Amino acid sequence: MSPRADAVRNRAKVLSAADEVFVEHGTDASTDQIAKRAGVGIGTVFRHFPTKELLLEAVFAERLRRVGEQARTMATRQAPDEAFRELFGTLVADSGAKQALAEALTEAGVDVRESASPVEDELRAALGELLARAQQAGGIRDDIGIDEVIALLVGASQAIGKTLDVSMRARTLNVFLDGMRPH
Amino acid sequence: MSPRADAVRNRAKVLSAADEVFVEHGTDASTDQIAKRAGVGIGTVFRHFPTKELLLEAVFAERLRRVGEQARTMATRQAPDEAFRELFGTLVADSGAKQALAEALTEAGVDVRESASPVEDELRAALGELLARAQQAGGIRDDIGIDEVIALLVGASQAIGKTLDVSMRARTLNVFLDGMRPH
DNA sequence: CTATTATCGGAGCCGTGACTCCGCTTCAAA
DNA sequence: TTTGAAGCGGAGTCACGGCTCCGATAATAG
Repeated sequence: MSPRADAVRNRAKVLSAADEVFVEHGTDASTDQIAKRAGVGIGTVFRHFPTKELLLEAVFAERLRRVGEQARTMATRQAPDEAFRELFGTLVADSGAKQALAEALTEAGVDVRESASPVEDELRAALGELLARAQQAGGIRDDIGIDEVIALLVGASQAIGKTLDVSMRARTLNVFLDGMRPH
Repeated sequence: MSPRADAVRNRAKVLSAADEVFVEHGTDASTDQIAKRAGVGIGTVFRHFPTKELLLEAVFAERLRRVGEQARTMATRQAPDEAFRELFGTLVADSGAKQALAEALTEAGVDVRESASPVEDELRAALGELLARAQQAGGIRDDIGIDEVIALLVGASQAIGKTLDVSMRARTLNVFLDGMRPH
């Protein structure tokens, strides 16, 4: 017996509402707000995600999934070096202002421990492949690995997140991109 | 009529206790904890810092003051380029694990608005001078300014903050230092 | 169409944490 | 030393947020 249709719909509504609210008000936003935004009762939120932490995890997982997907897509469409740099820039630009992805990525970076979730594994795999190819093509220095790249993504998002001036963003981003070049 | 001696002493105890507790448990730590750590009653904490936010600001200001001081000291003792790079590395290393300075610096960076506090002005001045000299000596690229440097400090602290492996830290830091080189 | 049962909504419980209040203590001016 | 008042401590107040509970609702099997 498959789950009821409305349950599936509500779960999705809650998930995307949570993402939005967390972006706008930080992860301290109340569950009430999320329920309101999703147009459901609090009870519903807690049935699908029994704990606020589980809800957070779900939101993060979804964000990471999208990044992994984006990495895969870009890899197929551009030269390795290009792809890597553009992905880096895009991620930072997108999540910079929002500062939302940074938190999710931090989790992924920290989870070098035992049990990384499947989504994290997939993300690391996709990013790792992109990185390896860029390195083979000579576009990225050899002494950094995925862990360093994730750390740098977090750092760049944080560095650029609060700045409004576009040209300043570009200059700061360039420091990262140049720093990752060989030699 | 100067303030009572015990009042001055307690204020200092609270301030340093708050710094410690915020480092250990994040800025969400309860005021109770801080009072306990300082060995005073809650009432005392609130007399000296009527609001939690004011206490936070005071802690941040103190941190920034120390960084400014450090910048001044290093400037007098080393070649411009050396001084700048070493300061950058030191700040990141110190506050990296703690992730504490990053928050304070974020404030300083964000406060490009109207009223920056005197401490922030002083910090920006000290850092700015160091940067300008390093640039004149040809050690740092010319297209970045103090704002970029502060953003990069925040980013680097964040990037390195959670990593335990020392050599990984070094590799990540190198990306920042190389990225700031001319050309 | 109806019975069954998963799902929904949201009032309310409970713990936590910022902040207040006031009787007691301690400093320092005279 | 005395004494006025500045400072102290911490029990208590209030608001807020996570989470529970259960009567109402509505989706599906038959």
